[in-house]
Amino acid sequence: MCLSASDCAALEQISASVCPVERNVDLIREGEVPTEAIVVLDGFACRYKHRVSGARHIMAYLVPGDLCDVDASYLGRMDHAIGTLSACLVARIPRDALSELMEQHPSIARALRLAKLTEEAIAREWLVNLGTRPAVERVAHLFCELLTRLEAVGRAQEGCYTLPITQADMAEALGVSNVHINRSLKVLRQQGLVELRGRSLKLLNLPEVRAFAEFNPDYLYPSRG
Amino acid sequence: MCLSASDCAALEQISASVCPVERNVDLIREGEVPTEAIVVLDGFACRYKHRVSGARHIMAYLVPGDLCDVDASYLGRMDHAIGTLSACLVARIPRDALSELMEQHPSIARALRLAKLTEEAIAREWLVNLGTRPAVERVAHLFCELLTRLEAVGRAQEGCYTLPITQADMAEALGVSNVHINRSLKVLRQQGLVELRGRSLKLLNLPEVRAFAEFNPDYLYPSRG
DNA sequence: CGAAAAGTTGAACTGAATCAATGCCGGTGG
DNA sequence: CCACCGGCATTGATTCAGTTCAACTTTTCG
Repeated sequence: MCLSASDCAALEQISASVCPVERNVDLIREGEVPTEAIVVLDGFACRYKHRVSGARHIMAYLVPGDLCDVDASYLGRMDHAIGTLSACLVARIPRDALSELMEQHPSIARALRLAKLTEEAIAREWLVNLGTRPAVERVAHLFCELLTRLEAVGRAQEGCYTLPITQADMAEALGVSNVHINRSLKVLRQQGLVELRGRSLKLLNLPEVRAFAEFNPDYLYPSRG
Repeated sequence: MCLSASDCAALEQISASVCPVERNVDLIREGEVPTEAIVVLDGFACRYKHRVSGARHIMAYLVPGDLCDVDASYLGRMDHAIGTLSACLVARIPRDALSELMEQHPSIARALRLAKLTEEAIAREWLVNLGTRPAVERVAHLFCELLTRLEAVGRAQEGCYTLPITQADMAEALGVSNVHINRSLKVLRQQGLVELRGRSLKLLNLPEVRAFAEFNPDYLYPSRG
């Protein structure tokens, strides 16, 4: 995340293989040794793990502009998988090409390091979300975060964006049952905080939603002093 | 984490200021701009955030050998605080000295990058823990993780180690009430899985405890192919 | 058009929170 | 040396948020 439009363009240019991927397809499986970095250009993907029971937990959403596994060079086997949640447009960048790109474009190198810090900040915020907030607030917080992240890549305006995932996908990220996600959404609608029909989401009163979720976007901008 | 004894020695040598710190003292506050990296040499510290309600959530434990905020150079304000959970021995390393060290000791530079990847892997595992496991299993999983991490720095043998934190501190990391932590510990004791008296913890039957918590230590070794 | 997937709702159940009391030290000062 | 105090651990009783199961509706898509 946090790549400017021009950076994205440079990335798109270099990555030979830009390909569409169906929904619910693994981009990297658990246990594999990644040889390429992956950029999500369109659609939503996620990092996830399976419990032995078969239950899946989503540890991160990857939205357009997100690049993952820049550190592939240091990585051994993946301790988790990456898979699509919707139809996606995905670019794969061989490690060599990526290293070269980072040398030639210091701004990209810096952006990637910042993106990594942002991803860590998001993970920490998700821990707080799971650890301390009731379900309704968790959902609201997620919606606020995604709004900010999608705005940064021009995919949201005026509180509106496309959320191309199912309620079950949200449930697996927020640690509640899909049934309860459904009920939480109902509450958010009834409180007049959000409008969600099909895949299009609108936050009706951003300050109010943010206050409700106790959302502060600062963690999404680690570079700001 | 993941620093060898010799690396630690090199680090201790370079860091001019090694100082003891009391329990419940902030090493870095939220909103500050860090100018030094911090190494925990003894005791437990943590990364945490406060909700406006005053509730604290712990997002990571820092145990002996853990170094944090290596990326201080890219960081603006901290989005969270770091504080001690027990009396600690702490070293502070100015950024300049750290950069120099990393240039002179490539093995340390590599170790630090790996340590960072490990910290991310731990955060992901904690997300799974909070998102999918009931309280008793969360506690067991945490105990397994700490055992592995402490063994790596010679602070645990045969399933035994010192856990210098309160039940409330565990509660704040695991997203359950302190009362329920207490009851979960009781269950673990009754099942003959752990022995916990005062601050000394023993995992009685490691394979069994690991199976119970569905703990797989692989995520703590990102370097292993 | 029909089937499958996703969303919605109700009812019963349960893990965990909360509140409140009590017990257990370890330290400190008279 | 003992009494007291404060922080931590333990336990019971009650309440509640969230799960589970199951039915049913709506949407999506071949």
